[in-house]
Amino acid sequence: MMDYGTVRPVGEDTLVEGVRNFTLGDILDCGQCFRWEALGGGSYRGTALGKVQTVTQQGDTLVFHHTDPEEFHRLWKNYFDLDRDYGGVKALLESDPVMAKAIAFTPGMRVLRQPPWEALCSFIISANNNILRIKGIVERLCGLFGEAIPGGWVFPTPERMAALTLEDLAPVRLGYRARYLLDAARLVAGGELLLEPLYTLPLDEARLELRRICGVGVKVAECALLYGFGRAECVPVDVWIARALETLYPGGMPPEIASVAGLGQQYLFHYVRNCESALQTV
DNA sequence: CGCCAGGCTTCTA
DNA sequence: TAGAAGCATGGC
Repeated sequence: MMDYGTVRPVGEDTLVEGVRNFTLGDILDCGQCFRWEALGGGSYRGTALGKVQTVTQQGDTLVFHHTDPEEFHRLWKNYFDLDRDYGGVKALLESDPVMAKAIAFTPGMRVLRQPPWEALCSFIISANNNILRIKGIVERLCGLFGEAIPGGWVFPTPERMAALTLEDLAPVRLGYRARYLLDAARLVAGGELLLEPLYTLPLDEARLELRRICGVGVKVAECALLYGFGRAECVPVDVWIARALETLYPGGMPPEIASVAGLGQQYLFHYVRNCESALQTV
């Protein structure tokens, strides 16, 4: 079971029809990724996986512009987690009444499968920062140090970043987070911290590995694992989720939903940030 | 101007 | 081990 149907080329584009549990705007504007912008009319342009990509949602159809079906299957299917059956995920989460409300508010939310290194860095940058400024920092980082591609720049590699100094990074305006990024880059580029095993390592070991980086605490490690390594059990607790846990889950989240609690967290995050009454009504 | 932002490290008791 | 201070930057 997957969340898309027919994939077919139309002119230079690829149409993905029969898409379910998918609202492009909610997915790209919910604080999980920082390199997409709305173009209007249901279209978004972003840089990911080595490409500058434009996507448009028209009802249950996605249009991947200037993309052939092979590339959709190779890159974007996985990025948008379209092989996951969110109907099943939501059915499990909805056994909990709080989740049922959050899901009703954004039924098309999904958690992207982003490249690990970029996700890790993005959430190191996110510490005590706001989403608008995170986006600006990431764009400057890519523009200054990422490899140029048609229409933009990719996220810089660990090797490139490991070769930088704090002075080099000054124009990025990272603040005190600059040295955190350099620490991460040097550990990863030097082979002291291996990212690949974090896809499958027992969670507690994966968390400890990431926290070897200066600048990676409990929350950032959880973000990296959820957004960068597809670890759906991981629940990043920022100030919003902390508030939600306090008022909506005084006894903690139900253990029955633990296997997809991180996905539930994404519905909840969007819900409490965008629905006025979310934290007031029970 | 003060407050806050998808927190973290470091210092102190 | 727990709690508070300090931290760069920029929008409101």
